Amino acid sequence: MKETKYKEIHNYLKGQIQKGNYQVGDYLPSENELCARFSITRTTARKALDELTRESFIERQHGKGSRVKERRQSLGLLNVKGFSEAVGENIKTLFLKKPAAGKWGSEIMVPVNENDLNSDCIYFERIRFVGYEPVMREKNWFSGQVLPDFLDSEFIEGSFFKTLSKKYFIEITGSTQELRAELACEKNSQLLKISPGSPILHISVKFYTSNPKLNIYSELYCVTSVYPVGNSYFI
Amino acid sequence: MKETKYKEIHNYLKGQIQKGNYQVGDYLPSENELCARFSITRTTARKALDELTRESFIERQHGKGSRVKERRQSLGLLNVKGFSEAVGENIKTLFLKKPAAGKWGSEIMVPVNENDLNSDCIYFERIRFVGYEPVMREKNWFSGQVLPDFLDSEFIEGSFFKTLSKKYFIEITGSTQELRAELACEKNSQLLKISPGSPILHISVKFYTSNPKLNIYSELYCVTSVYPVGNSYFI
DNA sequence: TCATAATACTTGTACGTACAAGTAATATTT
DNA sequence: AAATATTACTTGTACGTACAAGTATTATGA
Repeated sequence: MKETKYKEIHNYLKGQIQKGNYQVGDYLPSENELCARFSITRTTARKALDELTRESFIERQHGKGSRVKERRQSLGLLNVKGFSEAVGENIKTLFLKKPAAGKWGSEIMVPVNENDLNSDCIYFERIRFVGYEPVMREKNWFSGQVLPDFLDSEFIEGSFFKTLSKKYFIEITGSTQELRAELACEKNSQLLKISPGSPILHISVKFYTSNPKLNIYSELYCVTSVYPVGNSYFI
Repeated sequence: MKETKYKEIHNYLKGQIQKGNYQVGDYLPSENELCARFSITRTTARKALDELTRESFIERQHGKGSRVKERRQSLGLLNVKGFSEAVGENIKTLFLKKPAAGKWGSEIMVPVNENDLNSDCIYFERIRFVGYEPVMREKNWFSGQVLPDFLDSEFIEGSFFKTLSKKYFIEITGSTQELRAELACEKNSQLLKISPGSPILHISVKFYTSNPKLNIYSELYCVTSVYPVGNSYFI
């Protein structure tokens, strides 16, 4: 069970960023500094930093250093940081159901892991507003087995993903999605203030995380007439 | 205008793959072979191969070698290889308009580059079927200035992106997308054999390519009731 | 004072070496 | 004949060195 040196450095630095010891915009120690501090060569230091770059925790600047980045690479459709950065600034959130023990919903469209189904489920539901316009209803399910004390406190900066990262050091590592255009049901048309029968974008997401025991299932219902759902991708 | 060595090797190998001199499943020359053939060190050879890995042209296998991969990483929503691999096998395509000189459509929802607007436009339009069910109408626009002889021959293996790669050595490097749920217009309901007023998923895509002068604009109208649009992403 | 040069940092590329570890065919032993 | 050991490859990790090139501050000279 021996870990390689570059992974050790990589994990150390990642942890420091997650704990907030290095904030967005800060520069990590230089390669030479890492060499001295951890008794490694530049090859090893660079490999650790290159890995952080690949995961887009940092960006490297020739002649300057490695700077901590805002980590919002697109995971398919949505940002890992959640809804806020995807649309804009004037975002408000209303909890319809605060996080609490619940049941795995039958409306989950993607296959749910056996393991998840056999463990306790935490559920919460929100509506997102741009200004005073509701634009998305969001239902979320996940297994509570790996998140002790989750129900005891509020979200960090109002963000579920930030809470995962800063409190539990869990990162989103992937997702699968299904997209459907549907007609709004009675409930959704009420909540989203649109006429029944309006078209609605239904997104079913399964998020994978750095903890193999934690997957997050979300069903999103989006009003796209004014704010289309957007996404970018670059190699 | 000096190129680095690892980029030289990287481009050479990429070209060989694109030309088909190395097919999917083939193994590239080993690191030591590259060292001998190009008079470089393993550091440099590895860097070139690592770059190809990052672009997912190859996958490396400890103790075996570097194998050419099927390149179908998701670019946001759709595969770079196009629609075929996204849904399944039983795909048919019907051209409503074969590629020909056309005008930049007013229905393009993403911003079109100034440069593109000022050059000749090639347009083509297709309908995709799963079995005998139409599932997507696809409108495509791009500047013809960088694709000589494009109108003279058919698509390679019926795929636009494969034609770009194999004939012109141009790869997709990114995309931006906008998604909307809409009600099918008269025309779309006819073409897609759904009743007028059915919900439809409207995807507006701008593809960026390895040639800065070539961007591809697509407007996709998808029937998602049976075949939802899917996508996966992993770090 | 202000433009220029020197400097001390940073990361980027490339060299070379050594050994660990995975793979697969061949040779050896039981 | 079958299990085992050897071997010759492969990629992975890590060491060390050298110089190029970008950045920013400090020192110098007109």
